[in-house]
Amino acid sequence: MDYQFKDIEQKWQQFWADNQTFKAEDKTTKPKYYVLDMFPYPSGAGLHVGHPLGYIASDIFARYKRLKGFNVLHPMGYDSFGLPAEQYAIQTGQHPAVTTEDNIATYRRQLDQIGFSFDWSREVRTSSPDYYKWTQWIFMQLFNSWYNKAADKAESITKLVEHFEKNGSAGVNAVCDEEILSFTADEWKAMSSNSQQEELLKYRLTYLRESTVNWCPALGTVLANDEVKDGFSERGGYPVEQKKMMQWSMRITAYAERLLQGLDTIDWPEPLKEMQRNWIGKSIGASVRFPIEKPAHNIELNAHYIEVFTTRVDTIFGVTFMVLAPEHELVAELTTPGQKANIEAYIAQTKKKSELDRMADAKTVSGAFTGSYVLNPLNGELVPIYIADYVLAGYGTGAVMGVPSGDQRDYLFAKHFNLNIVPILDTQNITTEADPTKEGKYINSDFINGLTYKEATAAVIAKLEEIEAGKAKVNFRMRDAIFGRQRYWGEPVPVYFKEGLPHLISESDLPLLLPEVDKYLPTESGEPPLARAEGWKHPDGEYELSTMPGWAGSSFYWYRYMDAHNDKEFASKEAIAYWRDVDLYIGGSEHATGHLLYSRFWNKFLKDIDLVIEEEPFKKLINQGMIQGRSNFVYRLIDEEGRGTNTFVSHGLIGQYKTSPLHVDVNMVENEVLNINKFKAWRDEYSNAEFILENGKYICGVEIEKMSKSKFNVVNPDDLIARYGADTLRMYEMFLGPLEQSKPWNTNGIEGVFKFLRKFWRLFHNDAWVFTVLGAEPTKAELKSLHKIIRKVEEDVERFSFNTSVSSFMIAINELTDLKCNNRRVLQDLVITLSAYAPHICEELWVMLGNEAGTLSYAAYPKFNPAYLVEDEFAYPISINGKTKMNLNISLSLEPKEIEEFVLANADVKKYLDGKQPKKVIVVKGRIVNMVV
RNA sequence: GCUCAGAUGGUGGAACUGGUAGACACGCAGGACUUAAAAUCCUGUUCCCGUUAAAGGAGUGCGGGUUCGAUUCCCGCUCUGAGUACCA
Repeated sequence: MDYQFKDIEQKWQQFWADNQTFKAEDKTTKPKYYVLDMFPYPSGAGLHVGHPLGYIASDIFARYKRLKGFNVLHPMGYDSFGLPAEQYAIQTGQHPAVTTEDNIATYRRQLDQIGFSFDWSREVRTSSPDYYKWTQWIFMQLFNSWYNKAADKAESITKLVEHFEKNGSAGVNAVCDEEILSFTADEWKAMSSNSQQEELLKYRLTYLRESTVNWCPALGTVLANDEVKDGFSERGGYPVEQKKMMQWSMRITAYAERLLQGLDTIDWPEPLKEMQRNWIGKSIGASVRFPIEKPAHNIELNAHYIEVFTTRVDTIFGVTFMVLAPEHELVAELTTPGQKANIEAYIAQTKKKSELDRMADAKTVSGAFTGSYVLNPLNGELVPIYIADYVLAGYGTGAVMGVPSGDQRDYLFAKHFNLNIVPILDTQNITTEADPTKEGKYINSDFINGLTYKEATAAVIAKLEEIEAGKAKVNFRMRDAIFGRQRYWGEPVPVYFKEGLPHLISESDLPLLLPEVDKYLPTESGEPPLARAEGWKHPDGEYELSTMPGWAGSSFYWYRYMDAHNDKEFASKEAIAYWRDVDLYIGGSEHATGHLLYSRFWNKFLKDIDLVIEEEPFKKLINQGMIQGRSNFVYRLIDEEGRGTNTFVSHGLIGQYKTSPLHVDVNMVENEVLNINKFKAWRDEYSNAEFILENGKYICGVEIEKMSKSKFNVVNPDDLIARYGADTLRMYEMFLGPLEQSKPWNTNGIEGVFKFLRKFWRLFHNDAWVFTVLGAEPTKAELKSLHKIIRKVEEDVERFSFNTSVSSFMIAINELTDLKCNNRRVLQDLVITLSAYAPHICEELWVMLGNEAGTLSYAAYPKFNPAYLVEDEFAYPISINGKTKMNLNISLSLEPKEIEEFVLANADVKKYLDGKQPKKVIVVKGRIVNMVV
């Protein structure tokens, strides 16, 4: 029979499901291999051809590893909490759980069609209570932990309490809030229980912190940064303001150094590691205290100094002003009566701007003088204090020292406010802009005059430490992560409040179920949707009303797959001891500073409290490239009055007419040729369209854009599978190019892959489509083709070069077709080799070859034998001055000297040399002969 | 601005450690089979000059360098894509 991909694929997909072919074993002597895909958010739009790219690659890898004798864990699930389902619920009233369920069903159907070897018995959904029970449980562990810097790990909060009871706060070296109390053991014991809890909250790894959020009063809701455009809500266009709120936060900064160091131990793409490094943003510098000059308004101040962080402490003698963030806590105190109006106006103006606007508007200089001064701690000079919104409250200390000679931003600021600009290096040229150079010797700089950068930095820090005005300091850009959203469709936080203090619910009450609400909107008073839940109340207090952010559920899910149905633990000790970590993780780079960072953080925490074994969760990571859309256009002719007509001009001719481009559905275009009948049928208005053709065809224009419905460039895998089958789709997606490269989707070449699979099928059949395979001894040529591909696939898969394997398969099949190969031994090995890429057709042929159904997935990958590839001759390229002129067959047993003689004796070579003797002859054995004349 | 990745025929791409540039496939052109189409098969296809063929020349974004030899290594630039930013 001809290649009936539809029947074959359905049959085997059913077989795999019925027989649980890909169920991973938890107890086996085989070595383990864990291949993980980033689980998808099940969106309403379903899958387009870009989504499965990474899944196909990981599936090929997983299947390959099974053939190589590994016990492979290759699971799939859904990151099913998220905003779109909630948005949809707000609009339609449909419960997000229902929407999510529907979407998952669509995803599952689409995934099944592609023939993935997932172990579905381990499926997880982050929105299912038996899953988020463990998300909540891990939150509780974080709440019950603090970071001990001395041990450089997280420890139980009870250990901290023990320390307080014995020694008070002395000797505690923790990552914690800034305003912690100092107390003795007796003072601690004398504290009320509530005061103790209040103090402990400053140490916990998840804690409450006042954070600013984008608050939209009209919508009564908090918005994400990308939902705000120019200070107005994207939805509705209402004004948005910055509002302070108590929010749950995660003390990820405790792990900053370990997150940075860990990057050197994992096999991830360098650009991705670089992104995380930048995000963590370690900078080494110094903190310096500038004493406040007695203020002009003569009020007794609480603060006596302003602390700044700088990476260029060597420039301290160039300081001519100081700038505070408008939100800095000392601003009010420092403002003199004369400057009060100015400062308040400036603060009001800043408040209106979102953080994004403040960053975007980098060009204009703005600020206001407080009227107060600090003293330079090293030379006692008076330094005026300004506020300006280019200084961010959230970074460093929220205050910077202004060195206009060395920093361009400070330079502009100084020019604008007419402040001094003092050069500090003899090489500095500061006539038109700042010069941040570190070369040269210091000038105007007191005791560091004449020193170099390195010497000066060390000298200044030593002096500052001596006079207790500063010290060397490491600063991180990364901030603690906010862990709360004022939304409905997320994990409830397992916390209730009593007398204003948070308490964990009892572990036996987990999961804390997401309650039902009448509407998915905030309440009239601006409380989150959970406030609408009737009767949702803890016996001892009020539940937390915010839910966890999107990244909560995805920060440990790879452990849940190890033991997905365990209701005692998130995964058993044994399961974790066996599977340990993810060997290969495939997904998009868009998660670089979100999911991938938070996951590493939680993993390190779980290791600290001895729940997991590995410091890093994902040993190797591959980013698949984005599949872009490829839009097609028709060109509508514009008449003299500038109105659109119903005539369309082919792309090659648009230079001769006045036209306007129009997106056209890519599914009616093949190889840029428009299917005119489909176009006419597309919409009524085009039913009597006319066309100006070239060579009898209408050629469409092409542009690369994001894949989206509105651009009519979405290609659905279902359509392609219906037309060519899953095996063709799988191979074609790989054939498209290197996995890690972003590329536009283009269906044009898919025929070639389809033809290839048919040709492969034909190898096993005679002209009448009767299965015909002979058991004879394979020929040398057949074995050579076979072993070439065995080696090639092995090499390619190990380095994730799937596109080149597909080419090589084509070459192998072309060769074997030419050899009229129908040898059982050769073809059977070929089936195993190809099965990772095109599993359905291979399963079918495997059974036809007389093997037991379903055993192919666990067959042994053929052993490569180099003996079959040994050549005794090689067609040496003979080149003169690096240009190849001809090829000569020469025995590979000849040594370079003999080759040279043989080549020089050749009549054709003599002709090229034209009687001259080459100056030099380079012979590389098995590669090339080059003559220099 | 900074960081990273990339640029090869009409198209997607190959060339793994410096050694025959353009594998494989699409498209296109021509042909066979066919009443016709589909399917299949064959031939050609980097460009220029020339043309029955041959022979020549140029050629991997641009300019330079190292080398017997560079798509590959080095220096400078242009463009494209991604990430990121008043980070002190």
